[in-house]
Amino acid sequence: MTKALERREKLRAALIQAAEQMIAERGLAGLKTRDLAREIGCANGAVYNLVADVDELILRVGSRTLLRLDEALTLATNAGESSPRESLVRIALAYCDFAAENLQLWRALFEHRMETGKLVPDWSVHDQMQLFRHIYQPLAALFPERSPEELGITARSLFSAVHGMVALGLEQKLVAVPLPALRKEIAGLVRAMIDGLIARDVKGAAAAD
Amino acid sequence: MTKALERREKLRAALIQAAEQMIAERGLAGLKTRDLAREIGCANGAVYNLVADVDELILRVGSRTLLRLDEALTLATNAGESSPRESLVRIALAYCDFAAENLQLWRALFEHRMETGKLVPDWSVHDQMQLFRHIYQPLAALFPERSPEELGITARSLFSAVHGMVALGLEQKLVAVPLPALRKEIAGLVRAMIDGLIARDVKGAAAAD
DNA sequence: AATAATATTGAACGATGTTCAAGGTTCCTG
DNA sequence: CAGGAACCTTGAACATCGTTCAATATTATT
Repeated sequence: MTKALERREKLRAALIQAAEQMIAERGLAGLKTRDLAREIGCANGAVYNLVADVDELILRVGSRTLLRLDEALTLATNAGESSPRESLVRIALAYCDFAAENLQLWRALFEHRMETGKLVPDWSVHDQMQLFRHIYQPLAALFPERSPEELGITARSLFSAVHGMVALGLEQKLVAVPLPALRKEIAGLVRAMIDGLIARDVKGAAAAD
Repeated sequence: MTKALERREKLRAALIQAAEQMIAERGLAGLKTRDLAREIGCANGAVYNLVADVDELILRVGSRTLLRLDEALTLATNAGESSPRESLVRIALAYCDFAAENLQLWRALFEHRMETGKLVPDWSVHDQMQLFRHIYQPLAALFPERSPEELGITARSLFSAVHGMVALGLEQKLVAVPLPALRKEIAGLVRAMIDGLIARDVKGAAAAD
């Protein structure tokens, strides 16, 4: 039982790695089972012994991408001055840089859509939540009055806003923005958002509108 | 020459409308030429007389979606109190509402990717720029010191940030957010961004970092 | 060593976008 | 109005996918 499973696991790892490289080079749409099979040296049909379908394969690659992204954000959180505000700026810029350096893999995280009715497996869903936690800690330091639920919501909003800037900024479809300009814009708007949130906090929440 | 062209134009319009409905119902991936042909009553191959390929078809549908979106944003700009800040909030909420009510068509605007090498035709690129102009006017009122180029950049950043919140907020992939909560978050963050931008403006631009 | 369990293969299937020769329509011209 | 040129429509055929499966080869167990 060992020999077979060992080989199977080796091939599985090779398959996922080949898929990762193929997505990085040719985009999500360029991922072809026949090319993958040739790459790892097995028959086309054998792919389905290692993985249920391409959906799973894409999710497995996505899991690795999320892991690397997580590392990059962790690195950004701890490096540099420790003011929460500047930590958040560094995290946002790290997100931007990661997306730029891993453009196709990063895009694959959001482009991929399961066919309706098929639900995303647990191990894949779990990964995605982790991203917010980097933002959560500095936010908690900035807004000690807010409840964990409120902080979670604010964290997701901030993350989403930065994600949007990165997504549209790196898109060829709209006007291409040079990366340094994009980084500057992101840093500026993150600082503005934080300052604005703090000001609104002091002033008394929603009473001002 | 009139009879043939007339029929052609009628069929073309029917094709685009059928494509729009099909995307709205089944998503971008559910768009199939054979189904479209059956829908409008012609042969599968005839579709390629009306349209160069499905890429063009998708772009044509996208053009219509952008037009309707533009109308919705125009409506939001003029309705309600005329303070630029609240105009921007209304525009952001209108964008959110439009995306929620036209989820699949709105997604198609961003999901669709041309195969590499094929470039987007002019008439399609032109449409997309128009969206920023709704944001531009209130922004110009809020920041009279800024140059048109700076305003354009800020407008795109603001738009992108809101887009990100809407995109991730409406995504099933991450935790589903109830629409009213999302609207509240968007309104709050837009106000915070504007307040923060104004504060940074007063304080002396980038000198503070 | 024989037999059971499992893995691998590559041909085949069903979709799908796209093309194309054949045959029909429509339009212009004399 | 007749006849030919230009154009349109058709549906079969092609290439390319993901996926399946009976047959074969390999591995594990007794």
